Amino acid sequence: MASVFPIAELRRSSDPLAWVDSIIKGDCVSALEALPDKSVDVIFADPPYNLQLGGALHRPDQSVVDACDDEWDQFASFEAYDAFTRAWLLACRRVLKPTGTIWVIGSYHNIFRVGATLQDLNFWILNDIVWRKTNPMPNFKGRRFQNAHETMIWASPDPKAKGYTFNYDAMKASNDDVQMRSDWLFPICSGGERLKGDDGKKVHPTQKPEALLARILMASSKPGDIVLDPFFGSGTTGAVAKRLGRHFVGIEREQDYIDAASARIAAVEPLGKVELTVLTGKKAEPRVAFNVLLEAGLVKPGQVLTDIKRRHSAIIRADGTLTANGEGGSIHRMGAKVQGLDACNGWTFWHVEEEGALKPIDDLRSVIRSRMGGLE
Amino acid sequence: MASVFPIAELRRSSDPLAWVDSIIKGDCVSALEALPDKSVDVIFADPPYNLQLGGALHRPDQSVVDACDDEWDQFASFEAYDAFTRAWLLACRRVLKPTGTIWVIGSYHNIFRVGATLQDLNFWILNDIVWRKTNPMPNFKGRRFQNAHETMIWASPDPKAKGYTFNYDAMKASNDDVQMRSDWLFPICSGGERLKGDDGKKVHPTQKPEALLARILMASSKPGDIVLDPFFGSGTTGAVAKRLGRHFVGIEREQDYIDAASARIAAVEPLGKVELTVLTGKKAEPRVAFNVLLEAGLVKPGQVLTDIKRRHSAIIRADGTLTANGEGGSIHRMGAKVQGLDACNGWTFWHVEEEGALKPIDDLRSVIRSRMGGLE
DNA sequence: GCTATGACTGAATCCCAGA
DNA sequence: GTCTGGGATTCAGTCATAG
Repeated sequence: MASVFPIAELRRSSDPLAWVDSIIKGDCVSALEALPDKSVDVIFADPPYNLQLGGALHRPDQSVVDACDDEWDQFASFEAYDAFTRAWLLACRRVLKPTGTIWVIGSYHNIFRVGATLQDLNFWILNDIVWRKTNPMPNFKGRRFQNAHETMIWASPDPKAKGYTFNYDAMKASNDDVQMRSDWLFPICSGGERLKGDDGKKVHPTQKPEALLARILMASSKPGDIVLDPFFGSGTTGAVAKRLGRHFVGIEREQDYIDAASARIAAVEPLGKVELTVLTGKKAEPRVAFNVLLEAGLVKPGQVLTDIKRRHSAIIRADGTLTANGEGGSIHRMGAKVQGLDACNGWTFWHVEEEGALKPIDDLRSVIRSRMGGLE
Repeated sequence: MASVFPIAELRRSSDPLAWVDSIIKGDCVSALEALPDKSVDVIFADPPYNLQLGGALHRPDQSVVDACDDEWDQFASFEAYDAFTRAWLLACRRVLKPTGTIWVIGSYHNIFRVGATLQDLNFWILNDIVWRKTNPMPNFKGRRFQNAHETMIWASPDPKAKGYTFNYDAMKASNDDVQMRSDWLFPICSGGERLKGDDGKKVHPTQKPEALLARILMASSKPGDIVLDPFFGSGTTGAVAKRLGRHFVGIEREQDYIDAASARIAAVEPLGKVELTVLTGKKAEPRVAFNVLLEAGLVKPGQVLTDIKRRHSAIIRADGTLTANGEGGSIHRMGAKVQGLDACNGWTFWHVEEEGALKPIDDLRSVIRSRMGGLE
């Protein structure tokens, strides 16, 4: 079972990390205020949508649609909703690390207000992501397009924030080697995944699919990160975080939801270390400078480098720089210079000849890296 | 040629309908104020996005992206942008018939502010529609998801407005007899459709595809309706309206855009009654990436994949990549790697064991495709 | 005439470690 | 905090030219 703390009890706790992997019971903003500054890596928030339903909705067969008409989804006005949004986003900003990011999901009823408030609070939007539903509810009256998607906003806490996690290479590799787009296709949460009470009724009206959270956490967090969900509900965020080797903390007011989420998370088995390893690209590889190749004897002073078409050439100097046309500089500077460009990746531009074939000097780096055997 | 009126000349005109099928030259709000109350049926607005771009962006080949850095897209602050948005939306509301509707297109840079302002002004949002681009620009630095869509908001001028046009049956009939969804797939405007100047350069930085406007007008207007575009630009709205037998009125400040739009519209031949059927978007082969199998639970992290002869094996990781012999990569890269080849089709190479028999993971894709019901 | 290759392009808020 | 410089990074499509 995940630990559950009323806010007051959490405040009294002597353990400064008591809240990790637990559910805090209470009001969202008050609970956030009990957490330390800059302590969480990722926030996923599924706030009330402020659905403005004008009475019951009937299907063509006159059955009534089980709409989300819970008390917590009712706001007196846009102003009240904006004030609420501002308050919880401000509280989230404080607990978010400078390198962290926040996700908020919503529909057209509320997402525009959330997005504008994020911008007003100086969050920096990285993407808006569209969750396309494979099986959305039809529009029964035939007066609108079928509302077949929801929108998520992914943002960093500051326009200048740079170090946020985005597992670009893993996303691309798992997507048939093309970069992941901003439109995602998933089924809604139904069937065995949907939590049901003893009465067979759904426990929570807006339970999100685990696949959606899995993509979010795989994209924007690392194993061991702390993931906060200020509107925990049925605990999808916690269940997925635990399975993926992330820590979680949830905030929820309703005891029924807390009970369901707590039991759900307890049943989750975390994946192992091998399965959780995230694919990284060149950026994560240890740096190998050009002079290391020289010192290892993989290239030699006086040797000629050319581009793949043999249109440009340069000579290696003993100090690890190149020279061409009477000028000298690093492999990158000289690659740029001979092409008349501002910048150039010398590792992929310059080639050496081996057995009649040209191969990029970048290949020589991997020789060095394998010799290092993971050491630096 | 479409008639072109400076605002002052329009005001002096004795013909109360002089503005129909014409372009009004001048500031958006001033021009709107020269039009009669409740006189247009549909508004399509493509306002400045307020992109807030930093320095130049280079492609990996070092070429520079031709950014939209025009003066008309620059705003001093969100407050300035909001004031601008409020002003033109208020002016639009006055000229819109009570049975009319408005469409506004934008990206995450501005659409949240537009949507919130629409709600503040008591417009009633009917749908938000996602334009999924078949061929969006990539994210060159690998720091975000590829920004592959734009968002449109469709709204009526009042929560109680009831008589708006929505050609539900035509939309459904043109969509394989299922309801038209809120996510639409179209290519960006390029090739022969893109207006070019004598210098071969694009006339307008943000010309929208005619197919998008055709879908909008076929869905939400009737032949003979008047369609207003307060940010006329290259005149896509006018060209499509004329072709579809609707009247148009455009507002534009820049003479270059007016000249191009005017000539463009003059060349349009209206369709006959019979041809006025709804145009459908692009239907593509559903592309199912490996992560979709994972997210759907058809394969699991930790599961072992082998080739058909069980000579090679690899383990599935949670990020949708494979690992073997301490290395990782996509199903294709790892298929190639274990065989010592340059390339490999991972879909046919890797197999899962089911009831003692091996079956290629490609077979699992058909399960997904049937679940997706033709969605891509 | 047909195919292959390469150049070019699109509403883009696009790096980061170390000095 | 700023500045320097190593070096990492792209998809779908059109069009012109070469073979």
